[in-house]
This record gives sequence, C-alpha cells and structure tokens, in this order.
Amino acid sequence: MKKVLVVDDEQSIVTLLRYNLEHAGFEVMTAMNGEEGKDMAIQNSPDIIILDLMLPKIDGIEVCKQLRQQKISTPILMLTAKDEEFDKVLGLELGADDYMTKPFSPREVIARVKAILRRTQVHAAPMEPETEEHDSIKLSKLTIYPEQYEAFFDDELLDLTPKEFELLVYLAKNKGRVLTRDQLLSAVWNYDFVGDTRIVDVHISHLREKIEEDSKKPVFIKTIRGLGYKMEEPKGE
Amino acid sequence: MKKVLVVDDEQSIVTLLRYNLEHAGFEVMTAMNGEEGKDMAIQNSPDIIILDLMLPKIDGIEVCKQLRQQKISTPILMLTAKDEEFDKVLGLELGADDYMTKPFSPREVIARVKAILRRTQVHAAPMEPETEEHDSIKLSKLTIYPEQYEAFFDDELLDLTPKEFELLVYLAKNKGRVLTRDQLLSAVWNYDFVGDTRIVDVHISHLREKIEEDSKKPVFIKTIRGLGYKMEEPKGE
DNA sequence: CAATACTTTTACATTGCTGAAACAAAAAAT
DNA sequence: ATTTTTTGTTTCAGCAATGTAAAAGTATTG
Repeated sequence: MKKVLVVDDEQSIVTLLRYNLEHAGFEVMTAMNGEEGKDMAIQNSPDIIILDLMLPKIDGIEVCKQLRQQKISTPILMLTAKDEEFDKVLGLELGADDYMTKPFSPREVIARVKAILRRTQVHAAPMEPETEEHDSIKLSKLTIYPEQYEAFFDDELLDLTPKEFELLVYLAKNKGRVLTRDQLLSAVWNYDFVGDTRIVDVHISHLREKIEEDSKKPVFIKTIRGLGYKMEEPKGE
Repeated sequence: MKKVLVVDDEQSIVTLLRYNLEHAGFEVMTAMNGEEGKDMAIQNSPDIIILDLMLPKIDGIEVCKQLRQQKISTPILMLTAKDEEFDKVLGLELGADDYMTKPFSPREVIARVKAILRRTQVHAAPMEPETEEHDSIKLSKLTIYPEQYEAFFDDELLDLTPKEFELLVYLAKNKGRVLTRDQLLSAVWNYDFVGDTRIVDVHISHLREKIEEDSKKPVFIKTIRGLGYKMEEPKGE
C-alpha cells in the first residue's frame, strides 16, 4: 500500500485529505507544521508528499528545498492558496512535481496523486505520451471514459457539464452503493462549498435528463428516499 | 530502451529534463557536476549525453574534451546559457553533436535527442542519405509533418507560425486526450515562461482560424470547459 | 535598422454553468 | 383525508470560463 504524507496546518484540510486518501486505499500520515513534516518525510519515507505552501515553523518552500538538498526525491504535490501567485518556475526549482490551488475537490487530489505516482514510480515500463490506458466504466448502454472526460449513451456522445460529469463518474465508480447528498457533496464539490445539499438534487435531475431514456423512471440513478442516490446497472428487461 | 545522461547543475533543469525524457520513453540518469558527469559517462555508457556548458568542478567543455580523448564517442547535446558562450563551443570544435541555448522547450529537447540518436545510431540499418523518415499525423483532411514543419489541410499548405505549429503537433500527438493549459504550456513553451495560461487560448483561437472550416464550430480542437483542450479526429461526415 | 512577422498582454464580449429560490409532485406520517 | 416531509424540476441572476480583436512588446529578416 502506498504511503502518503500530508503536511498542512489547517485541521480541516488534513482531516478531509486523510479521509479521502484512506478511502482510496492509501496509508496516510500527517504533520501540521513544516518541521514535523520534514522529519516525517525523512524518517517514514512516504511514496508521496502533499505539502502546503504556507506552514508554521518552516514553510513549504523550505521543506521542499531542504528535502531535495538531502537528495530525498520523494514526489511532492504542492498546495497553494488561490491568490498566492505561485509561478511554475519557482515550483520547478524547488523540485515539486505538481501543484494545486485551493480550494480543490477530493476527487481532484486523488487523481493528481495517482498521476504523480504513475509517472514517477514506473521506471520499468515507461509509457509513451500517446498510449494512455483507456479505462472505462460500462453500465449497459452507458459508457464512461473518466480520463477523456467523455461519456456515451448508445455510442452517442453525451453533452455533460463538468459538474454533471464529475457526479456521474463518482456515482458510477460507486455503483450499487447508496451515497448520501453529503457524501456526494464532499467528494465532488470543492471542500469550501457552503450551501444546501439540495444542490445535489438539481444536478441529479439534469443528469437524468441526459442519461435516462425516461427521466420519470430512472434506471441508472435510483433515489433512495431518506438517504440519497444510488447508481445501478440496469437489470435485463 | 535508450539511456540518456543529463549533466547540469541547476536542479530545475535536471528535474524538467528527467520528467520529459522519461515520458518520452528514455531511461534517465543525472549528474550535477562535471566530474560526476564524466564518471557516469564512462561507467554507465549512455546512448547520449545532455551536457551543460557551465558546470562546477569541471566545465562542460572539459568533460567533452576528456571524453573524446578517451575515445568515447557517445553523442553529446550541449546546453549553453547565452549566445556568446556558444561561439566558444563552435570555435573549440569539441566534438559535440548539437547544441541548444537556454531556455528551451521540452519538446525541442526531445526532438534534438531523437534526431541525434537517429543519425548516430543507425549503423546496422543505414538509411539512404536523402530519405528522412516522413512520419506524418493524419486527422481526416488535416495532415501534419512534424519533421518538416509543414501541415496541410486538403492538400493545401497551411501558413502557421512556429508556436501555432508546435501547439498543433503536440495536440495532434495526444489526440483524444484532454490537455490542460498548464500541460500545453509546459510542453510547448520554453520552461522559463511566466505569464498567464490564457495565452494558450489566444493561440488556439489562431489555430482554429486556420484549420477549422467554421471556427465557431471546431471539429478538430474541442474546448473542454473547466479543463482545457482536446484534439479529435472529426467523426464521419 | 527599418520592416515585417510573431508573441503576449489587455480588454471586452460572450457563453453557458452553477447554485439559490420557488414551486410542484410524490411519499410518508398523522 | 390532511398534513408534513422529502424529492423533482424549473427559472434565473450572477459569475466564472472562454473567444477574440486589437494594442503593445519582441524577435526576425532582408
């Protein structure tokens, strides 16, 4: 199991990332300041580090620099606040492998972490930029290609908005499982979203309009009254 | 798999080159000073060496000289910071196979490395002097010859600027995949570019003007809202 | 060293997505 | 049957993302 070190001073972020990373099958350890983070990076040799730029004691830039000076090449995913003008050159000089601006959605973080691990760890079988793995999710007539941001119904390309697509992918990846509005919100929306959970309903409605033959009698996205929604493989008629 | 040795004292350059070369399917090893570089060149027998001119301990010129003295003919791609330095290289006739001034774009390096390998390695299956491999990329009416810097639409030569062409090639080589503005920037632009990612939009706009029949309804370069752009083979008419 | 071509910035127009609110409909509870 | 709760759906304002023209800044070329 891959080990992830999360270094951030905001408790909420740490909790959020821990929860989501663990669910994605990672082993998670955390540090709340730069010094601690650096030490853990050295001692526990994680497979990847998620590092906030602004940190107490030593900031993210310093941590990154110091690790690289010590020839520790653990991949680093940098977190930066939206307004912190983070230029890429600086990032590259530090040796960070990728960066990401807050606020982000958990799905996004997992995707980046996986991407970084994929490209840094696979020395034995490097891939050409051209040949990406086209993993798809199929549910009877519905086919989703998460990587390409495309979904088809009956071989016809669906015109989905980003949010609809994200929602669909998350539902599909958890097919057969009931997901509450809260779960969907915290997986698909940015973590700083404040608003009614009913927004989920609206997007579900839009999605059904586009993927269900009869949106009055949905076969893909079922409503579980009192709980939330569930994606299902439609049973043969 | 071809082995590339990168010798440069700037961490950012090493990281950048490692990342891009590995993605292009090369095995990469690195050295941060001249002495180390020379030793690795001798011991690990790489297929090609990317060598910075200015280096601590022994500079690139010396490394080059000493290797050639030892009858090591591994092809060398020299990196120079400025044009004045480059004059020195020329004058000295070190036996470097090609040179390149900083800052460069990742695409450019890969292209040079491949070019050098192509013309130095093919002893077993020699190619006729005149016949360069004309690999082309075809997408319905659009045909691109990356090597020749030419692209045709309907057998008509397109008048593209260098940046437009580079962008087109990169998009085409990754057809079907969504590329973010950041990805496009770091692949096509020089690594020291600092500016708005929206510059990509401008060039996309120009490109569409030239390759799309109706630039309001692009069939080649699709916009993936919230993400970036994607090149596609237009579906059957 | 102009002239020209190209790149980047800027500014503004345009599009279309998101989320809030309101109301309708359905299901459950009373 | 009536009320309450939950879900479905529509509408729309605000806003963020994109398209693009034109100006400004660079590089290239004859």
